Amino acid sequence: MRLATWNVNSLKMRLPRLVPWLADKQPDVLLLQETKLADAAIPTAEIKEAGYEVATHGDGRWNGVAILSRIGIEDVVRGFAAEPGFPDPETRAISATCGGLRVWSVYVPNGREPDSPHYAYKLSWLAALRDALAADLAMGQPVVVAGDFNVAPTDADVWDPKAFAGSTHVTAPEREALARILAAGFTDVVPTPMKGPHPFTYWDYRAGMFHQNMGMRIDLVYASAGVTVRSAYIDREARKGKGPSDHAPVVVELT
DNA sequence: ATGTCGTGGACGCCACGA
Repeated sequence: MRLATWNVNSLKMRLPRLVPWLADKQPDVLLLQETKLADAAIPTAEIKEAGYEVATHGDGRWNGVAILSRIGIEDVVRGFAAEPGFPDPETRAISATCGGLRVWSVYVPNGREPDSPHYAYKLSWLAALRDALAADLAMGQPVVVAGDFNVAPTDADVWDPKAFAGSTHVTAPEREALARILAAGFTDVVPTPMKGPHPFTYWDYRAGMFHQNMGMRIDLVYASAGVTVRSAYIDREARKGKGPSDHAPVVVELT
């Protein structure tokens, strides 16, 4: 199975790039984040024409996640048990079974600043996600959870650790929240960067950050035991050219 | 790094989020 995850920063704006990307890369399952579309506005015709079924969880302006699959989508769950909100739950998680694999597409809250209530929300959301994933694992099925975690797991996952002093995405509590998810029964699938030494998946639009490779690895793929990972890479070509997302897709070959 | 995007509401700009 070929599985990919991609924060597209508006599915509406990215559709002209997504459709040829699907034809080129041929993923069996694609996990999307930041679709920024209500479910009723999802371009299902174009997605179906490309050969995929789609399950979505979106509310329109912000957030929004989706699963595209050409190997079936069963048992779709939008959100998860005891999912924290701000104050109400947002559209940040969707899971389904595709080809016998339980897959989750997640868009973790940004957190904004460490002293922000959004940061506390981020930590509580990650803690609740851990519990929901543990419940899925307890059912004995292989699970892959992937998406925009908005946390760089190590200092090697940001272009300059010094530049992130006092910022979110690199704090110890955020990294501990990731560690607790891993401890529930997952392995961090670190993808191969196709250029340079750093497996960055995100580069800010501003200040020529992409061209200077000043990026971050915040789009993560966590695979449970029972999932054999053969290879994984970052499609940085998708970050180039006119009208890209600020995130690159991560593509993983499984079992 | 703070140099750009995308969104929606009221508009050819602004406020917000990232």
